Amino acid sequence: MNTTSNSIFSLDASYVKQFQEQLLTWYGENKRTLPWRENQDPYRVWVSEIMLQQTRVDTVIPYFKRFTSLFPTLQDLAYADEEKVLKAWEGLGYYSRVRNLQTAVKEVCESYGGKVPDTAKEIAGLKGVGPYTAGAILSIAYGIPEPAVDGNVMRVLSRILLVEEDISKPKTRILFEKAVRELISHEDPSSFNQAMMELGALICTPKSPACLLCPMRELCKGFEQGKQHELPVKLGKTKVRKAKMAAGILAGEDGRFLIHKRPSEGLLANMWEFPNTEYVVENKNAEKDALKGYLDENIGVEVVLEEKAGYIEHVFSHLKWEINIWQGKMLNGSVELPQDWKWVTADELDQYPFPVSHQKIIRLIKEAIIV
DNA sequence: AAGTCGGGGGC
DNA sequence: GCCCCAGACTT
Repeated sequence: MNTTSNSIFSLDASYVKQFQEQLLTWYGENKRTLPWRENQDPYRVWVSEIMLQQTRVDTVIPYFKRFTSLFPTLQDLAYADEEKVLKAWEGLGYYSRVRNLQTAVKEVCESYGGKVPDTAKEIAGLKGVGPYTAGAILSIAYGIPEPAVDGNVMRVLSRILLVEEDISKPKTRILFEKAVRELISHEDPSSFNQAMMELGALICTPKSPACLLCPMRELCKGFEQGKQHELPVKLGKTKVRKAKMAAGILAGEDGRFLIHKRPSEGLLANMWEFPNTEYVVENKNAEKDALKGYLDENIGVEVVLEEKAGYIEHVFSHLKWEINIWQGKMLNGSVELPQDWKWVTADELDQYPFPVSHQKIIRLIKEAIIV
């Protein structure tokens, strides 16, 4: 114990030195080859960190390659059409991430001459860049010793340092940032932060940590006390609300389909969808009446819903959609559509960004269940 | 501090 | 089914 230190973790210099050596040696020998590790281009590092928020590495890899191929530089993304940007993000989820990213790279073009800023204050002020992402970019792209505390780091450090605070509480992240400031290598902050996450992904995994393969085993207080399986402590469950939805595959006289662009805020902002509405079960016609009423209110047309074309379930983090899909026709086929409504052919559907829930409806159409 | 915001993979 | 994932934003 270093009683003279004001360290809340009582980490003496010898422990810190061993920690860094064990971790960085292991990382040097075991790090994965990943597309965003090809160079230190701050823009590419930034894109990767946004994509990786709440998203697995294996999921991100193909998206990262395609996205950086479509938008190779920060300027390319800044001046791109938002619809094409959303299309490149289609299926990845949390779509506000990429809308915020585009807002932020525009800000970098206008206020920072197109160069990603390298100070904590400036970079943390960018849209969509929180404490984790700021630290990740500063350390990985610029070699600045800032903590980058994500879920991996909290899991790894909760075990190694035996921290039993609830990691679902925002203030607990601050605690781990203090720990990282004591532990981080000032010679190679980039490798240190990436190594912590790599260890969490490959060895110190959530359910069955591979402690016998772990380079940090002799330094791990959790392993020492046999508590690695009880950590990290994470409380607070989220309940999922169920919503009954009615959606329409509505064909005009020319065989085109009616689609709608969602509003610019909230769930699936600016994504396209088939006309749909939530309904409450009041009687046997409730859902058809709700969908008809929705279309009448929004585009002022009457529709005939002919037959049920399918049922889709789709689960979000906090919401579950139970969607009945109806096939129907417009009674007056040539009305003037409001903004954000369009008639498109089956082939043209591919040009618009749809959430996965509505891609399932496209699949119904293309499998010719609907003809 | 608690809700909102996607989607997929592993068990 | 449940949990987790290189989290941030809003209220």
